[in-house]
Amino acid sequence: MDKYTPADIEKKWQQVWEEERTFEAPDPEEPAYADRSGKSYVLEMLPYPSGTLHMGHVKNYTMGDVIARFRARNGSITFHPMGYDAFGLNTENVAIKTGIHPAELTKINTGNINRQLHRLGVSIDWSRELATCDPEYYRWTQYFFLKFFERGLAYKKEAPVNWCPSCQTVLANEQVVQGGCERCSTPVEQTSLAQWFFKITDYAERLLKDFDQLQSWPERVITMQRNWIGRSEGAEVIFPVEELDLDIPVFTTRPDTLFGATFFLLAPEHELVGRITEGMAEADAVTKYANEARQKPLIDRAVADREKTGVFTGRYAVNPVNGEKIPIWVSDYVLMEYGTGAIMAVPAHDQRDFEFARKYGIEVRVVVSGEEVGADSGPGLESAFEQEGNLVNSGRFDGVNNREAGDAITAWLESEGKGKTAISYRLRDWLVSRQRYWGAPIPIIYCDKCGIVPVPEKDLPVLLPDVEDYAPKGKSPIAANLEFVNTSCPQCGGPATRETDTMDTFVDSSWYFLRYTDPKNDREAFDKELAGYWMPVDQYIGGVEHAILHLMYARFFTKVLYDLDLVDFEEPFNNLFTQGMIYYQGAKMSKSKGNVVNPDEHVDRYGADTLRLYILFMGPPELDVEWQDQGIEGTFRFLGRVWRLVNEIVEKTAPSEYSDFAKADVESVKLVRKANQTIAKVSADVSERFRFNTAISAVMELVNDAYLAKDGLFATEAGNGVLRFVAETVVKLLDPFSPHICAELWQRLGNERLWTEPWPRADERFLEDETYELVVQVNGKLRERLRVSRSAGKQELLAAAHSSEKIARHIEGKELVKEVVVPGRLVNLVVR
RNA sequence: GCGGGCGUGGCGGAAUGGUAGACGCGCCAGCCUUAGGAGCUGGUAGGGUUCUCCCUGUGGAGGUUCAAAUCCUCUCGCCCGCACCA
Repeated sequence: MDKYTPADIEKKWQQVWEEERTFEAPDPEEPAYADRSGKSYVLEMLPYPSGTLHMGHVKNYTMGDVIARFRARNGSITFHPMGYDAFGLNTENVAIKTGIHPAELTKINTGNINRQLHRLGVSIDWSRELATCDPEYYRWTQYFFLKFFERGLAYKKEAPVNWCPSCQTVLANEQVVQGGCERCSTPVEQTSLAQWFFKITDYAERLLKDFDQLQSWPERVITMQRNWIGRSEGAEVIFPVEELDLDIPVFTTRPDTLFGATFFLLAPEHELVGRITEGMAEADAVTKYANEARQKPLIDRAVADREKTGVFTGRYAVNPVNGEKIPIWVSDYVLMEYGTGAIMAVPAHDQRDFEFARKYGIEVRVVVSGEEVGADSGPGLESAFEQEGNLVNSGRFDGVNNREAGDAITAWLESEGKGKTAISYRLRDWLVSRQRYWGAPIPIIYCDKCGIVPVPEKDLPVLLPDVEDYAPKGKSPIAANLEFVNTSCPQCGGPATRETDTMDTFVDSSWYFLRYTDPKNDREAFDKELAGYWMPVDQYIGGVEHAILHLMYARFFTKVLYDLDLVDFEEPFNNLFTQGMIYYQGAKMSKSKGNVVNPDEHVDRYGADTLRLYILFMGPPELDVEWQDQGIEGTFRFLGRVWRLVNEIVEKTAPSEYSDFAKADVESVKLVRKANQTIAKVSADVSERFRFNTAISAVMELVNDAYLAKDGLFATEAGNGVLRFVAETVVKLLDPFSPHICAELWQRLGNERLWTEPWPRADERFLEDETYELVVQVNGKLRERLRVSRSAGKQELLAAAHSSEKIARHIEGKELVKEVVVPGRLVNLVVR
């Protein structure tokens, strides 16, 4: 018997797959295309090509591959494409450091990843490979930008934005993590700039509502998105400013507490701050405070337990419910980006307002009473009372439960024209412009006469020009390329300049899954029918770190395309699986910590089949797990065991027609039963639960049993047939996990192409033994195990239990209170 | 602070109301041997033991149930997300 040499075997079969184009999905002309009911779109999040793949990628793509191969073997027309999220800052930063052009770097890196994925034997349809930095791709990214612009969903506005001083670019809200840049953790600064936004807030309601359409998404991802969108119901209430012809609306979720408003707050950035303080003695102090607040880094400002500060404007607002004058202050705990940038402050019932009022000696007036909190307890209150109760100090609403009072007060305000019900979202519009080089240029032209003019569709793509120096400088490096910048206006023909910002790379990855369905199309982004055939994605797999960013943007994009009648579905990903991370030596793998486990080294040493198998055997795929160097050895040993077992069977038995296992000897039937049970277990674990680790352990059990039984079975004709059957079963079941060794062993067993073989089905007759081990308990404690017939009824089981000597010992001299019988499992005798 | 998740042998984990610790790693023992970084077989939660059983055991404390790792309440620890969102 030859030794198991993964390197040779894996190369051999990868070549076969490539030559035979085994994994290419059918085109419409092909007969296989017709059966749409069986299509399955399996997709893993596309890699960002920075260097080479790491273990997390290996896990991701192996999982996807197992699902894709499993579904293909189960009759699905499987669609399993791959591409590269190839624009982006990482590449650009490396380019700046090394002097190699980003395009060149991208080519090297995507080449590496392509090679690695081939080496891992992932069943990808390579004919659909794409890179988002390819002009034939980003041309359509730009096209969508124009479509968004036409609909008013892409707009430019001067706004406070997050600026990363290290990356020298603005960031979307979603890319600010704990006050720092998502990429480099540098504290983000607040600045005001004219930037391009996508109006994702218009879709807030649909993004929430359409969670219903999803088949299977992790609950926590939905929760994270729901929290991010942050829908709040409440009221918008108009507060007139005394002595000025000025109304300022506020948003509140607590209209029930309106009578308790004792002051009024504006965000420092609020546009009316200037007008309100104009000519007032307090003007200078307010301006100074507002300027300081504006310049504070986000990370300093967004800390909840910071002491509240503020400054009085000298003006008063009029509370519309009782005509009371309340002082207007400016404070930086009021955020311009949320609600209206102004709030009514109710210190008795809001902890933040409470702290502010106590610090500045403002009245605290109770309007919701509860235990120990009465109408007059405001001055003595130690913290805000935020629970339920009945209204007090609230005019004609006194005595009403505060939950009902909110609606009543809002209705009353509405009838008076002083307010209305309102819904507010935490979600902000998506800032998509970036002042960096390596991205898709925003297809916009500025003309002195015509203003903002979109580039005509026929002029797409707007090619990213070459520049000498793409180091960040606060504006896009392509602004230095005058040949690019200077152009003529498509409308009037006069001199004009191009937009020089590029698009956030999350725009690129918001529609790539559609391009796969029609990757070569040069007339449109994709054919609607082709997209409708393959989409939505049946199983999407990726890291949970994209729970909000990519997954929300892609959902938004799909909804806009639906409204543009470019697709006929509203959700791109029916089922989502988020995988856990792989740790090593107790920490996340990272280059800086020097604890990176390199996939290539392990493929060199053990082969792709072993690496794939181990990575799935480590634990449930959704959990974080720790890489163990010795663990992979065990998996390699197991494949070696499979190799020797199957080869020995090939050598010692002939392919036989023997199939009447029911008539075989006892040992043979036992193994046949085990094999069928394994088929059932693996099928269920892979298809229903994605529990690859338990599926693999089931095959290990079968192999262990086969080792124990084989020497006996080689001696009989029935045994020979059984061993052949077991060998074929093991190879078939292991195929999605370790496809190369299985393809090879399948061939050695005298067959041809394993991947066209249907997935095995368990034979019902062999799933259950005729006898089983009955557990007998006394008072819930295990006391005896008895071999009983599967057909035994409750009475027989009880009789068997009672006839046991051990049981007799335990119930002797005691009163039998209850007998619980669960056929197929146990008997529990309760005694006193 | 709010929301979510997780706590099981020396380790990764299995068991989702019914035999706790499948499978694998590690360790121990035996066999085999053209002596290997091999292979095969057995053992391996803790304690006691007449070697067959007994007791204890799934972070901790209570509860529901004939029966709880699993369901409920409280509590401790760790991890993740959000964090002045009115």
